[in-house]
Amino acid sequence: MSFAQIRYFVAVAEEGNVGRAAERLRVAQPPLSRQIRALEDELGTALFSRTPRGMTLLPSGERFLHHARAILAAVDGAVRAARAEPR
Amino acid sequence: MSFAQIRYFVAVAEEGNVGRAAERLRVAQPPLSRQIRALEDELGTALFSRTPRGMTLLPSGERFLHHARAILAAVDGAVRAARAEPR
DNA sequence: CTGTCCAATACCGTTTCGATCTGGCGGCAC
DNA sequence: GTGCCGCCAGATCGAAACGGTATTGGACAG
Repeated sequence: MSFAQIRYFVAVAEEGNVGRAAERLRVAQPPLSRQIRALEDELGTALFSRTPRGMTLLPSGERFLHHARAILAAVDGAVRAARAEPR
Repeated sequence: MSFAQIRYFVAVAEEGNVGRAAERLRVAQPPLSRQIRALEDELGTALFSRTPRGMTLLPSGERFLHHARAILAAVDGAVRAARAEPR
């Protein structure tokens, strides 16, 4: 699992659509599809339900999304903490 | 920044020594050194002070360590959440 | 049946990563 | 001060991961 996968996952979850998420992330659609699938494989659980109109979160995806946002925020906090001037 | 870098950083911080951390992580020492340096470069701040007896945390490293552990815990929580049976 | 809008697969070039080997630097014994 | 040992850092190489383009396959609208 990588940070990129988490960022990708959040984008797809928010857009409900791989193509739009790819555009937003400035990456092509196939890599994004692959990373999402790799993430699901690693977790051993599907996170999205694929429909002909896009992708919608499954319950497991909903739960994961909440934590995913927390991780991204934690990373941001860590970077800030390291760079912050010690007072 | 990658999860591996964070895990590497925590191990080095805890061991105070790249060689021992490498052994614990089952990785060779040079890759570990490089990842730590890459992390510092990306953050734009040194995290360790290099001494002939090992590496000791700088204040920025101490602050980062705290957050790094939180990130690892958050990731663990995310994995569990995704895999957990919905009740 | 045809066009459209999705995600998924195939294939390729590039980048990144880790392992091995080697160098350099500071302490310590004597 | 010379030799030795522990430790980090650099160079080089082969392997794995990543992203991009081109293409396929499935569902729905008209």
